[in-house]
Amino acid sequence: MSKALTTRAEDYSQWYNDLVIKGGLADYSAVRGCMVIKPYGFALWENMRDQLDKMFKDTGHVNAYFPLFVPKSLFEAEEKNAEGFAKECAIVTHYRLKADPDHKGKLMVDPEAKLEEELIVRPTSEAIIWNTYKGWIQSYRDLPILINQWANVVRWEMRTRLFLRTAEFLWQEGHTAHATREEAIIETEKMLDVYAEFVEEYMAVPVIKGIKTANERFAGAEETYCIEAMMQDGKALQAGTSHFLGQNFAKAFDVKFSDKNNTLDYVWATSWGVSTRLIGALIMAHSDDQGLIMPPRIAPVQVVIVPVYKGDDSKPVIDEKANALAKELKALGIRVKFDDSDNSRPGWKFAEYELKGVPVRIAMGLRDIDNNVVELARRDTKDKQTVSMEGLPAYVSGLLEEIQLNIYNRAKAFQTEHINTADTWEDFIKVLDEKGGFVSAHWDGTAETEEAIKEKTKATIRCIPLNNVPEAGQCILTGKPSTQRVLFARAY
RNA sequence: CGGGAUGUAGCGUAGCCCGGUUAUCGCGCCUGGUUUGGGACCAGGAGGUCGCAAGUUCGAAUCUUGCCAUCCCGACCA
Repeated sequence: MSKALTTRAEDYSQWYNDLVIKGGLADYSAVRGCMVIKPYGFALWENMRDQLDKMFKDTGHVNAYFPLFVPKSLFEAEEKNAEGFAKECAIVTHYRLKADPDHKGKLMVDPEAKLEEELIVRPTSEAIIWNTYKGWIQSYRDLPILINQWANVVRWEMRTRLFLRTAEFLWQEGHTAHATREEAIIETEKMLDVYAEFVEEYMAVPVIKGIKTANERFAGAEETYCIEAMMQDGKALQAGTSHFLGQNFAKAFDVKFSDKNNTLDYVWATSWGVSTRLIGALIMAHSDDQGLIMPPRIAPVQVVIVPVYKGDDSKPVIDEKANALAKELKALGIRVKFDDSDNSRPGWKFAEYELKGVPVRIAMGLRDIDNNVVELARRDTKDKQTVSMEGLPAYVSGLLEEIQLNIYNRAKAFQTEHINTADTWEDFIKVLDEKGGFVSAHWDGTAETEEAIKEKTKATIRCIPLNNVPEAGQCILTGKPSTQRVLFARAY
């Protein structure tokens, strides 16, 4: 059967690809570096998006939409930001095709239709947004502006991987404007908390909140906050970022406001985003060699009912019971699918829904109906149990929560196991190579040392944890004094 | 962008080194039947620009050149 999965031990990368493709989340496309998100994968994204959107609205944000294209002159206005993205920009230079006189039936770019000014396909929207905000902000009364947009962006990556790094991806980007530095910093931290809450509570992936070093900071930001997650192969993955932009963009786009004393000052800014990359994090944090494992709270299908029948006459009996059960589950807000298709047999369906990571499977046959029970299997532990149909919906509802908690705890235990300290260079290498994961170690605070460590070990500083306790020590590489530990890891 | 690998039906593949009738097999698909508690079985059937383009040759899936795409490893990145 072509559905056979590569195991994690065999080839971790291939295992990941197999899950994405065979689990029906996405497909390769005819466009280099771009993927098709299939209905099952998009349903997952929709659930994530809807929850995040609710959390954004609950914290006072509103949605808007800005153009895909950014005129080059606007794009380059904030120099650091422009420089940071310059190497991965797609550029529109023409606006028309015409029939190619030398090749019948083919088209060519019409050289007459060159744009006066090139358009950059947004790799992020700060430029077009701050150019717009300039027209919206005159007074402190116009502040704050708390806008989010759901959009696609393009970053022309050299090497792409399904969900983790594609040339085009979906994300949300929040762009806020504030009257004071303090307020902007509070916003930056608030949104980091929103991300952490979402990823931990809904995706069941534990994260470390921290700030980035200068090397890893978003180009154009004063401070970049991040949440870092741990994958099963011990590599770190940045799951979300929130930037305190200071007055950099306000200065670049000349966005000033009058305060209560009628003094003019530049506006303070933040931006924050998470992307479809989170789906990659979800897959690599939870799944196993049998397939995906979806956290119930965002699973496209939470419960699947598989009928097991003998002969045509038993089918209507089972259908009736199953439909009734599905209705009861739906009434509790549970996303349930009754797979009554006659195309495949129960065993095939069992394997298929395991591959797709459906948290709970209910098998129902005549034997069960006679005894007023069902067979209930949970994806996270593979446990099977026979449960009475009496009070089943409430039981299932509780079980979904239990599964959610269990996979979080499992991931949390893994994360804890994979945060180790190192106090000498030898130790550092050893932990990195043998255990993987985060290595908590002292660092002298210089970009040169960070760079040198990266070159020697491939490990980068993922973050300086927000909850760090000050501790005097010596840099792992240079031996120079250090005031706190930072987290190193090899990362995606 | 460098290194490696791959490209033959929806998927996985044989054939390629050593050119030669109608391109192999399995899964899947279609039709009919028997089945259904962990990826069912029988019978019949459909499905192919052999990644694309040039070239060599009487003849190319097979040899040559160029191009394209994907994966893996690196450099770069959410």
